Amino acid sequence: MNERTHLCGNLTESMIGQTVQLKGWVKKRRDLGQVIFVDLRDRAGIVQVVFNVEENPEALETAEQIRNEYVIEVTGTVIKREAGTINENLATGTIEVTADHVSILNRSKGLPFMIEDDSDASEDVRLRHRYLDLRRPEMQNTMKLRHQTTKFIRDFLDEEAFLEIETPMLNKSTPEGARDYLVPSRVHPGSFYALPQSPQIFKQLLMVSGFERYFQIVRCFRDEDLRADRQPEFTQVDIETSFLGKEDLLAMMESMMTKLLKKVKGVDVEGPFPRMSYNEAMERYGSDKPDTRFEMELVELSELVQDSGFKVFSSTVENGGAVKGICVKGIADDYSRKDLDALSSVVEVYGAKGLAWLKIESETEVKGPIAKFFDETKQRALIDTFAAEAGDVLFFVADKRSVVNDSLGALRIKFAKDLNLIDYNQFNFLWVTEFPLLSYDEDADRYVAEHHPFTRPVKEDEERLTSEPENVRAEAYDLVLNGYELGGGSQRIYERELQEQMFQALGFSDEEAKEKFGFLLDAFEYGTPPHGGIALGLDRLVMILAGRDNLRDTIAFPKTASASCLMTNAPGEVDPGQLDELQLSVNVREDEQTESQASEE
RNA sequence: GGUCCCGUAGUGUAGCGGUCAACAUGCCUGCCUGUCACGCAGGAGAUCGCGGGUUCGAAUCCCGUCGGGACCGCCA
Repeated sequence: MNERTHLCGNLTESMIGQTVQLKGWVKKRRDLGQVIFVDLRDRAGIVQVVFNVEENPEALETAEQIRNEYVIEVTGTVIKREAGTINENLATGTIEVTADHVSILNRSKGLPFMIEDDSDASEDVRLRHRYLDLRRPEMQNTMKLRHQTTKFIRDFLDEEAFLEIETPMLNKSTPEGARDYLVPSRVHPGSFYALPQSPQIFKQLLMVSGFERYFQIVRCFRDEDLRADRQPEFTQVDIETSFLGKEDLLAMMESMMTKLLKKVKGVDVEGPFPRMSYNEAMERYGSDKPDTRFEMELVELSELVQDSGFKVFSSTVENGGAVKGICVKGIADDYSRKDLDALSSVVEVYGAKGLAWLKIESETEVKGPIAKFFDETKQRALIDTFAAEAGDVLFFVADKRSVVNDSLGALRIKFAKDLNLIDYNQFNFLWVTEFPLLSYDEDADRYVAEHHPFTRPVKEDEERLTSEPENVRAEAYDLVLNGYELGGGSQRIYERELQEQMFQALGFSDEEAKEKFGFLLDAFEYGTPPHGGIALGLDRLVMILAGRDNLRDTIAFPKTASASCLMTNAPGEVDPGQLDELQLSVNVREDEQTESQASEE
């Protein structure tokens, strides 16, 4: 018998008495001399294999050579464990397999870290040996969750009559948006392809082609600096539809997410998802992707404090800035004056000049360094405005409105984490709408698209496209989940004239627009249907579903914060012959040269 | 581009100016018939990321550099 008959993790009491053959990795060997226990692991789980001198001395002899992560093949009998030897921590803990025969299929060197869920190896060690890291059940489960998620999405969209259509990875670089990853062309020396930041234009052209419902689970590339939730290459669930209004599209996405949550997490999420305008999100939560799993909203105080005796506040309001605050419940006794002052570093990151605070003493009285600037009426007004109670602490930032919102939004999240206010079993979806279409870019000295240049302006704002571009709202929507931007989409421009106006608003000359997007403008002249879509970040979705706070854990082979791969050492220098073939020469700036590069010359 | 944190046996940490760099775990050897974080005894294993400086003396202090991480800018 040479075929594997069962998976370790699938063995149950109903198989007691059966002869089975297992193949897998040795998680752990416990050698007691005349009896050896081996925890055998395969993709389904772990079962204990027993080698006993009385049962089979030959197998015991082989088992003595076994070490961690050896790959072995065991033939044996499933038996019930005796009372007192049951392991409740193991799914198969009521049974075990007595080995009749064992062979070592392959050996393993000593490992850089233990293959177990509570591995204490640092992340760079794990990434260096990612193939081992991925052996850990935790990682296997995450990959499984990722598979289940993509499978569910494919099935759902298939049922809704979507077609998955692939689009090119080798594209033309277009202006706007993130920096492109470039690929040099050998056939066209000096010319470059760009890897897609998203299949945006292609999916719109597929609408022109009449597919009506397209999706793709597709890799996208952006050459920008990374974050815990940002990788240089990431996967989007890219969706585009024709003739489907915004409301129908959002409802369809809600249905997809609700059913997904039920399917992979067994969680019931109520629909329809709440909606919030971009402005409201910024004002109430200080973020365009608010985490609504906890309260602690920002409170507008500009009016209340403008005639207070506190110059910092009143002059900020006079100069067109804003004063807002948050109320943190019940921390007055746990935070010393020093602790509270130290929190200013949290807001300073966002450009705030300081963080003021007041402790609530009673229903009518506040205490703190700036309390003296507020008379009794003002103190009471402050307490009322926040609905504060004794023991709470109020925090204030006075600055430019965007700085106030950003910094208090960050402080809000810090407190939620520090004070454990977040219910991690909750999945709070939220649509953020009415984004500005354009924003002014000081560096470029022109308007840039907030979403992308193909986003439709809100109908009633269209006329303002030339007169007051910054006040045009976009027909765009972001799907937010637990404080992460899961994805975003919009209704698109499908008329040549409007698209041309948009390019003008972005400061493109007619020639530029034709040169860069002529094919799209041309396509719009051949009966382009009204269309719109959305793109969801699959990695982030899986990250949230898996309860992680870092995208790397949801990607089999991720990159580090500096966009390199610690396992393959990508990116790397290439053979001079390759460069020569591409007719390229490298010209690394002196100050950018690493020591190794310098010493090789 | 900027700010901050980290870098010491395979792994995770301690040591923060003065013998032979410590502890846990893993590894190796031996013993052990019911372990499951097995136990017991013994052993091997570290140019303290790299370079320079300060000092009688540096893992420790300073500067630089490389690598990892978090955040701001950037990026939807």
